[in-house]
Amino acid sequence: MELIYAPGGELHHFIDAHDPRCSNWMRYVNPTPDAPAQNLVACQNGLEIYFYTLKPIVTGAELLVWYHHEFAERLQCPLPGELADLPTRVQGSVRVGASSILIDLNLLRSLPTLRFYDSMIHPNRPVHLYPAGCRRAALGGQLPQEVKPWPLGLSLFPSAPGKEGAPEKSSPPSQRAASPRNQPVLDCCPYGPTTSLCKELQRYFSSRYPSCPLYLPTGHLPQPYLYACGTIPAHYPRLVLPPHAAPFLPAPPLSGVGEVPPLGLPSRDRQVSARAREDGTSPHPGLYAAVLPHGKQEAPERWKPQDVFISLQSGAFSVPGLDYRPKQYSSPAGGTSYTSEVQQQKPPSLLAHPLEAINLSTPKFCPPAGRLGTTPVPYPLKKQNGKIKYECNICAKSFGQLSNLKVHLRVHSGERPFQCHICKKRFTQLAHLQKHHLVHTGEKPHECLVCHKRFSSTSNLKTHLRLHSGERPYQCRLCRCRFTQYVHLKLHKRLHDRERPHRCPGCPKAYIHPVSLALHRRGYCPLVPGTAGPPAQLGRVNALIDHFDFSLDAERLPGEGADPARAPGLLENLLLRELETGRRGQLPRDKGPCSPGLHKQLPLLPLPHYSVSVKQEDFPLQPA
DNA sequence: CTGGGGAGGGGGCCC
DNA sequence: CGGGCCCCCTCCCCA
Repeated sequence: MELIYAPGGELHHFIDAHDPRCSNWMRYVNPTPDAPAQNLVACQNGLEIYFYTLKPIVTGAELLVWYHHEFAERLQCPLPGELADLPTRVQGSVRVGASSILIDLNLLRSLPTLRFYDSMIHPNRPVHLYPAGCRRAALGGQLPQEVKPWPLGLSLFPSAPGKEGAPEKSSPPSQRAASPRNQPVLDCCPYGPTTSLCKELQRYFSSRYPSCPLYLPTGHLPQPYLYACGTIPAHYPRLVLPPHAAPFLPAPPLSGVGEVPPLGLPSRDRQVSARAREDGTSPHPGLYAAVLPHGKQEAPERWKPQDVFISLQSGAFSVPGLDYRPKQYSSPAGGTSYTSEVQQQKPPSLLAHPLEAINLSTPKFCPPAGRLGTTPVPYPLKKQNGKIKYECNICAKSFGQLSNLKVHLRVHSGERPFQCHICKKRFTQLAHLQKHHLVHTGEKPHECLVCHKRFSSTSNLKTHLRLHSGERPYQCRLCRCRFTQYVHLKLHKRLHDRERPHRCPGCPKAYIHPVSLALHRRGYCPLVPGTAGPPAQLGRVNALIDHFDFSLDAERLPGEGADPARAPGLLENLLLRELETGRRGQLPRDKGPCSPGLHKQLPLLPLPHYSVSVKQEDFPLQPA
């Protein structure tokens, strides 16, 4: 199980690869303390877990992952030096499951329980230490809300207390390796560093692991990575990726006056890369070059990729569309260089439940809006008319090009990689930012050739041109009024709010369109005996039908000849579409009958696997 | 209430 | 395949 932490250090979600029904190849990765056998190293970058190969992996080889002490603490795995035989048993607050052990911190309040704890450690079986009172959830499935990673804050780093945050003054790795203080250190302790428990723990670990054998881990990771020790926030693994790898890292205090961090390069990581350049060595040749898709200029020629780079970015468990690589581009106006800052946090509504495991399987349809915790493979393929289509597993939309799908996935992930440096607004597409930039410059590149009025966008110019052409493509069915913009028709139709000729015989509901009544009568009239679903759900569906009754979709349907038999499919499409709209956060702005926030509670009905066309057709203008 | 403009967002197509 | 460009749709604001 991999625990993924948000930039703030909170547990963001976890990835449970133990269930073969819903996991990918990650379930074949096993931790091992056996250094020679290790062939992978895991590291968290952004919200992703990456595995780097440490040696060529032949067919049939077992994937054995090495982890750093700090990383072991982060993942709440046993520290590599602490592994011993483990009997499977349950006693007191120690609960032993098939794949992990949970130990209440209360057990650590005395040395006898520490020895008891030792007796239960076993290779390949992570140990989770939880604060007192958190033990209940544990192996049952969901982790307790208040769980913190390694709450004791044990660190077996030989870094001296007080060096944190002062990387420039820390010793070079060679000196560190020879440091006489190569002893376990308790950096902090929730019970206080001077408490007897803390001292006991320190004594215990000093005696139990006197040589701290895996501090410099057998050369698996090159020493430059250890430069960052003490510079990385406590919540972040001290196994550090090269520059740009962790863009959310908070910048440390600048070491010199006037120092300006380079665009797109987290200054903290820059320290690491700077050091690497100074001594002419790469932090890790394979690591460095392999993760430099946007930063090739940072890598000297000799840092060629050597290791296999297994990225889970596009893998089964990654949040689709999230891309933590920094990007740079130039503004169209003035040549200003922008930094495309990377989305650090998804909107709360889109966040997976912090304690909800990401599903590694590839469901065809994921209930949206608040249920995005299970994230599917983003790129399933299917063929339509002989052409390959890339289908979004969240909303089932298909795209002819993968790049289009990737952009589309930002809708679901909430990623907005392009930020305006003036007002800090973020956008999903560069073109949107470029268009937005005109707001600040006042530039209006599009001119009406009739009245020479200028507009910032072609769309608005096109709308404007209707004034000259007399085109009024949006017509009200009830009064035949015509409008140049759909929004005006929509507003106008509210005037007819009381003119709902199609009344439900079973309840007071009435609709403008017969098809809306048909939808309502298909099992959503609360006064009809046998209507399925709880009242709250019926209310939400009926509110959606109200919304539909006012929508252009309803308007497009043939007037009195609407076939009620189409009602179920219409409703399903309607629900799906509303969910999509709600996910984009547009519904709350809608003052229509669909109440704000409604979409957040919607995924109550089984939704079909539809391919939804969002693009609006031209409104079929009825002859006057 | 209507009409017009401004702005944001999604997606298709092409290079 | 990614990025740029363009179009369309939608909503908000205001006169």
